[in-house]
Amino acid sequence: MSGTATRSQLNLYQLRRTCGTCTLSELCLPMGMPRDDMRRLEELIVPRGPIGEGEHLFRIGEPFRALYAVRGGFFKTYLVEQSGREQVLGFHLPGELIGLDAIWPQKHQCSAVALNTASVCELPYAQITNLSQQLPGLQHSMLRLLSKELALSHSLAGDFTAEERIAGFLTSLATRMKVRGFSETHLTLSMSRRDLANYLRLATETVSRVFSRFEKEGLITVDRREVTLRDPEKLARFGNCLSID
Amino acid sequence: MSGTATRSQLNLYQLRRTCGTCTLSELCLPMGMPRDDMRRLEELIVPRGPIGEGEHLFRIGEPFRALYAVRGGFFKTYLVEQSGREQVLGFHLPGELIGLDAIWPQKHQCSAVALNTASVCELPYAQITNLSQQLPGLQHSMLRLLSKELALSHSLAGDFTAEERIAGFLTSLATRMKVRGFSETHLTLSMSRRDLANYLRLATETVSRVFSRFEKEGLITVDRREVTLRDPEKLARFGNCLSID
DNA sequence: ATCCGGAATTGATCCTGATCCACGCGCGGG
DNA sequence: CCCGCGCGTGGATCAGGATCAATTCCGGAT
Repeated sequence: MSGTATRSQLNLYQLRRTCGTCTLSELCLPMGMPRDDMRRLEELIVPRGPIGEGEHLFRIGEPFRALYAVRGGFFKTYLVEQSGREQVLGFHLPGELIGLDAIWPQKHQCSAVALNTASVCELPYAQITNLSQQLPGLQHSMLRLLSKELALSHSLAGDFTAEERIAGFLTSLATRMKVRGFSETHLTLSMSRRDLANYLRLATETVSRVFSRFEKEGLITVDRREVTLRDPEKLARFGNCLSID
Repeated sequence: MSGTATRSQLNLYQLRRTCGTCTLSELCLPMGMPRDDMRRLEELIVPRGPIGEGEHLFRIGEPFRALYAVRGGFFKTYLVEQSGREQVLGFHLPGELIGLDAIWPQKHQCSAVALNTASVCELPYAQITNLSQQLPGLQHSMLRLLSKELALSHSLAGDFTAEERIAGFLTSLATRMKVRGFSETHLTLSMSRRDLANYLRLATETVSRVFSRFEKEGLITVDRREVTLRDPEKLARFGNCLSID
C-alpha cells in the first residue's frame, strides 16, 4: 500500500513540473509564454494519472469545473442526440484541450472518453481565468485555442464525398501527428471503424470500401488499424485538404 | 457634403453611447457587466454606419484587427474552398459577434457580407483584450461567446435528413428572433434559397420541395421569403431541435 | 405595359452512399 | 482447443437527395 502511494507521489512529482519541460508546451495552453509565467501556470495544473481505455474524463451534462489538456493517449469526444444516436465530435491528440464548449453554459456539452491508456493535465477553470487576468499571454492563448477550434469545425462544414472526407482525415491526422513528433506516414488509428465512420458521417462499410479502394490505387496500405500513406501528396490533393495545425 | 457630415456625426453620436441603452446588450459582449465597466467598453467601440446589402464587412484572408457585433440587419459568413465552391457558415442576427475564428491566425478565416442594410459595432481586438485584462466580466463574456459558437457548430455536426435540417433551422431561427423581440411565428428569411440550401448542405431544389411538403402538411405557410410557422411544436419535434440560445 | 433576367418551384432521372446481409478473421474465455 | 462474439470486409439492393431540364414567378429597366 505504501509502495503504491510512493509511486503515485513520484508520478505526481514528475508531472507537477510539466509545462517547462513538456514537449507539448508549444501546442498547449502555455504556447509562447515567458518561463516565469509558465511556472505560475504550472502551479494550478492538476495531473491526472493513467486513465484506462474506455474510461470517461467527463460526461455530457456534468458541471463544468476544469479544462483538460491531453498529455498522452487519444481521446474521443461525442454527444448523444435526443434520438439516442451518438455523434462523434472529434479525436484529441496530446497537447490539445478538451471541454472548451462547456465554458458557455458551465455544463459539459459532450462526453470525453479515452481510446487507449491516457493521461491529462487538469486545468481548473476558475483559477485559470483568474491567472489570465494577470498574464496577457495566457489570456491570448485561451482565445487562440478556442478560435482555432472554431475554425476547425468550420472547415468540416462543407459537403464532401466519402473519398474526400477520408483522404482529408488521413492527411490531417498525418500532419497533426508529425507536429507531435510521430511519423507522418505510418499512422496508428486508435479509433474503431465505427467511431471513424460516425465522425466522418459515413457508414462503416463505406469507410471500409474507400480504404480498400485507396489501397488498390496504391495511395495507402491498410493493416487493421495501421495505415501507411504511400502517396501523401496525391492523397492531400484528393481531400480538398483542410488541415488546420 | 456638410449635410452628410452632420448626419453621420449625429449617427456617430447616437451610436457612441450604445451599450448602456442597447437592447442587445444582454446578448452581446457586455452581457451581465456592471454599468461602469460597460462605459469603459463603450469607449472602445467604433460604430460603423449603414452597410448596404451585398457589401462586405471583411473578406477571407484580410488581416484581423477587430471583431464586429451586429447592431442591425443580417449578415452571412462564408468561406471559399480551394475548389472554388462557396460554403455558407452561418447567418448572424443583431447582438451576435462576427470574426471570432480570426483570432487564432490573426487573419480572417471567412468573409462576411450584409444580407440587407445593416450596421455594426467595431470592437478593436487589441484594445478589447487589453481592457479585458482589467474587467473579469468582459473576459468571461468573450470566452462564453466563443464557447457558445463552438457548441453551436458542434450541434450541426450530425447527419440529418433534409426535413430535419430545415425544421431545425426554422425552429432555431424562430427562437433566435423571439429573444431579439421579433415575432417567433412569422419569419422573414433574409437569405436566398441558394444561401439557405448551401448552409444546410442541400440543393436549392430540395429546400424548395421540403418547404412545399411542409406547407401541404400544414406545418408552415410560405410566401416568397416570408415563412409563417403554423405548428411550431410539431416542427420542433420534426427537427431534432438543437436550438442553441 | 412590355420585356428581360434571375430566383424559385416542380417534374424526371440518376447516383452516391446507406442498408441489409453473409462471411472471415482474431482474440478472449470456457 | 474450440467456441463465440465483436470487428472488419465485401456483395446486393435500396432510397434520399443531387442533378438535369422545363416552367413560372417576380422585380426592375425600358
